[in-house]
Parts: sequence; structure tokens; C-alpha cells
Amino acid sequence: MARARALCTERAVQLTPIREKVLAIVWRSHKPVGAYDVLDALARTHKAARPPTVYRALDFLMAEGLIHKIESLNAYLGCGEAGRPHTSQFLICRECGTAQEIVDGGFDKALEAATRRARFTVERKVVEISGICARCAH
Amino acid sequence: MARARALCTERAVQLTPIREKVLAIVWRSHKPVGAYDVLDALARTHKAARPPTVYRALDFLMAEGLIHKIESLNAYLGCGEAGRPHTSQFLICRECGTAQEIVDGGFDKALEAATRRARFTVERKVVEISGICARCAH
DNA sequence: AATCGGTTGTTATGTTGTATCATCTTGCCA
DNA sequence: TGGCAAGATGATACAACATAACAACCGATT
Repeated sequence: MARARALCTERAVQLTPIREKVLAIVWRSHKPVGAYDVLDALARTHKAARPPTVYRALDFLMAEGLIHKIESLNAYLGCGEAGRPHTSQFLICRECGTAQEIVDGGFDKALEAATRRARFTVERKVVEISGICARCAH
Repeated sequence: MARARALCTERAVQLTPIREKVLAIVWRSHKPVGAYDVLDALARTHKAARPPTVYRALDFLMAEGLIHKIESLNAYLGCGEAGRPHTSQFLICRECGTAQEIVDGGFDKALEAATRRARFTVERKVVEISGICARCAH
């Protein structure tokens, strides 16, 4: 969190109280959390919270690389490599609901080769693998 | 489409008129199409169509591997390798809206290695790359 | 004829995300 | 020191995406 504050200062963007609360809410869950769950949690300490309040904060945090959106769950997850440029992949366990962020160079290399072959300019990568994690498999 | 019919016969599942119409609607667009766009199109020839009608058909077609869902767009796309077991990745152009399905062995190999390392049992893969396609880049 | 599984009809509702315009705060500077 | 501009938030309404629940139908089997 100190790191998040430092990053925002460095970039001259504002990590306002609302944004910081939302970040804390997303961050403290190791499972992806839905926008309306964030809203419920935020509303406990911030009565005026409404959907746009939350979506604005989530958009800001995504733009700054502090959280990710898991598209296949419509949910949000704290980023493990906050602020550093990186691409990430997610392993999502359908049993326990956790999402693990992994960084895999081989993956990126294969992707780079495939997109270059297609002359495709990459802007955003969504890689979400669902299944059963090691712990839940026993 | 003949191929879709053959597959369903072989599997002893019913490609009913509604399902076939929905498949045709998804298939004839080379862009991913939203469920409510499908609904509008279906309703032209099938007045009774309602959201559940469409979602049931889409679920069936996905289960049979005839279409895919693009999670990052909440939209559906005809499958290029209908019925054959395969994993696919998508290149989605934000300019023209087309989504190209690519099959890349290197990708699958990298994924296999990464998931085995994590002792993760894969059930579903979502790989959606957004950006600018070759045609739109000029 | 009874019934059983699969499909569709129907109504309502739940979930996720945005548009729009008003208001407030802060810093700047003429 | 008054006014303006940019960024952030408040507030209302609505759009877009998806499912729950139960009724009705239909063909195949017994």
C-alpha cells in the first residue's frame, strides 16, 4: 500500500481516500471480487457510495496497474506486481475461487511469435485459465 | 452447417430449428455478436423469442463446440474448427471489431508447461488478445 | 393412456456497467 | 482576491447482460 502511494506520487496522480479504500478492499481478498461486492464493502464507511463511485475507482486502479480485471468472472483482483510493466496470466480455481497470477516468459514468447505472424498489434492480453488448483486437487 | 447437423446427429443431440437459426446468426457474422443482437435477429422470424430462448441456444452451441464466447466482449463467435477438439486463441481488433481465431501449438505448449509447474488441472482456457489487426494498421 | 426426458414459453428478476449533469475542491493567476 | 480550469465526487437514471422458476408442449417408450 505504501508502494501504491509512492507510485501515484511519482506519477503525479491522486490516490484519493476513496481510491485507497477500494484498493484495500480488492487487495485484502485473495479471490477476485465483484464490483458490487466492493460497493457493499465501501458503503460501510462511505454512505454516499454508488456504482459510478466504484467503477471510477476501479478504472483508475486498473489504469495505474494496481489491480486487474478477470474478464471470465467479471471481477477484480489485486495485482501482484503492482506498477511494474508486466503481462500476466491467471489460474482460477473453480473449487476455492482463488486466482493466482503467474508470469510466464514462454507464454509471452509464444504469443509474440503468433501475433507477429498475423501482423497483429497487441494492446491488451487476457489469459485466464480455469480449473482446479493443486490444493483443491488434494 | 451441414457439418453441424452431422455432428449433432452423430452425438445424438438435437439441433432444433431454434438452435440452428441461432447458429446461423452467429455464424454469418465475422464479428462477435452480443446475445441481445442475436435476440433481435432471431425475433424477426420467431416472435416468441425471449432472452432465455437465446441463452439456452447459445449454451447448447457452446457445449457442442460450435461457437465460442468472447469473455472480454460478452459476445459470441462461430467456431472455425467446429466440433474438433481444440483450444483456440482470439485476436480481436478494436478498430474493425473482427475476431480471428488462431490455433497455436507453441502457445498450448507454453501453457501446458506453466500449468504443470503449478500442478493446476486445466478445464477451460480463455485467451483473448486485443489490439489492431493487419488490415486496420494499413 | 401414462409417463418421461428434452425443449420451449412466459414472467419476472438479478447482475454488471454507463450516461449525464450537478457540485465540490484545489491550485493558479490575472 | 475574484474567477477560472482541471480533477474528483455526488446523484439520478438507465442500458446491457444474464438467470430463476414454473408452466406447457412434444415425441418416444412402455
